[in-house]
Amino acid sequence: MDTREQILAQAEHLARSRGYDAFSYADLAERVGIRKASIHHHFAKKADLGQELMARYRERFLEALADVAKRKAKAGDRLAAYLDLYRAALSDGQTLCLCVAFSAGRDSLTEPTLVALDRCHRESLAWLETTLARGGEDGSIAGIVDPAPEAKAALALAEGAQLMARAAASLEPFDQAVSALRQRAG
Amino acid sequence: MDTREQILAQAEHLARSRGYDAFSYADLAERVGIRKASIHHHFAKKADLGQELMARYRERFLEALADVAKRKAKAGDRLAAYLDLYRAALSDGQTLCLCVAFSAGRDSLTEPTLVALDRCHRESLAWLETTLARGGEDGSIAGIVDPAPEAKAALALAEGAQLMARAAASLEPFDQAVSALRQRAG
DNA sequence: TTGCACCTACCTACTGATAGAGAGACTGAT
DNA sequence: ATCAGTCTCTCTATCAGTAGGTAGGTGCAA
Repeated sequence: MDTREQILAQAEHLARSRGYDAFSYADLAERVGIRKASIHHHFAKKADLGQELMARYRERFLEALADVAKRKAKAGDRLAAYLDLYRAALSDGQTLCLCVAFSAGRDSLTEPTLVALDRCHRESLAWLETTLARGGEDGSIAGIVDPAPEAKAALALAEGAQLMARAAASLEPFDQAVSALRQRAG
Repeated sequence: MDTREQILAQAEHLARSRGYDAFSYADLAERVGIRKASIHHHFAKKADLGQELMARYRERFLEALADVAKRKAKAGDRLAAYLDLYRAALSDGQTLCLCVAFSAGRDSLTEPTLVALDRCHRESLAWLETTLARGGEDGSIAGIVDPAPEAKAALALAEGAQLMARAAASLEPFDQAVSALRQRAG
């Protein structure tokens, strides 16, 4: 992994565990094992780093969703896998997904970063809506009436469950919060 | 309102709009109209301020829940009022509830603050669980099977919906995300 | 020999925090 | 009534540390 990738990886970890405002180029430099000024060589401003962080997170997330759709045929299984993505992002209650971390600190972000965050949310919602609609049709997800608001509810549930788990520094609150939705997926 | 109250009020607004890490004693001093050192007279360390912020937020929140129970007899109406509390805390997408803001930045908080945050979560869950159980019994809330995990789901939904609304700086995502739960309350 | 990656050294602005003093209001003793 | 003592609140001035960011140079590979 080259330096740039190392910087991004460490920055993502710091942003997801501490928040965007609570990590510095000094923290980052120490973890990567280079000097502060060298971080600036790759990302002139912290805003540039934040923007790229969000952009590549979004890409990876979309790939993960596409992968779920490829691996799982039934909509119910896809929904369960979606929840597992958010569960895995928690790292046992130590990190949030970047969308959650960035949403909370949105005042510190620049416009392009906010746009990428918004796109990520919209795309996640679109995937969910399709999945829920299909699950309602084929019966693999129980109780789907109107997929659009239910997709929003499912995303809010996943993000909120992450937040509760992060507050408690434990996976348990997440599992309990999403259990009812999981059961609807069989 | 005396100075101490003004400090707390402004600090709460800053913490809920920007996050705990993203406001300084200088910001606070400017808004209250006194000097930085005067803030330190009332709250020696920022951690003391954070702790009191959480403690009084928790008290006010519990009072609001008690008030809902007093004003509304039906469990379904109580659940609707609960969601309205989270909706109002959003201030049109400009602020989060303090629990959400502090959960996201928990690494910067001291132990007493985290304890108060945890208590707030537990008490909110207990209230919800009682309400959902009653709503299941009297039929004023539809589809209640097991109140405990459903209370956790409802809290996660409310907090996650706030986060989505904050990310979009708009109330709309909140209303859409909680609409299904609202409908279950009649 | 140009360009990339990284360095040392440094800058300004700001962070939370402290020391010490002055103003005003309350206290009890005279 | 008045005075000294004390308490509270706020101030100025300052601290060491850190924030993000910049200037300019070194070494190396194409």
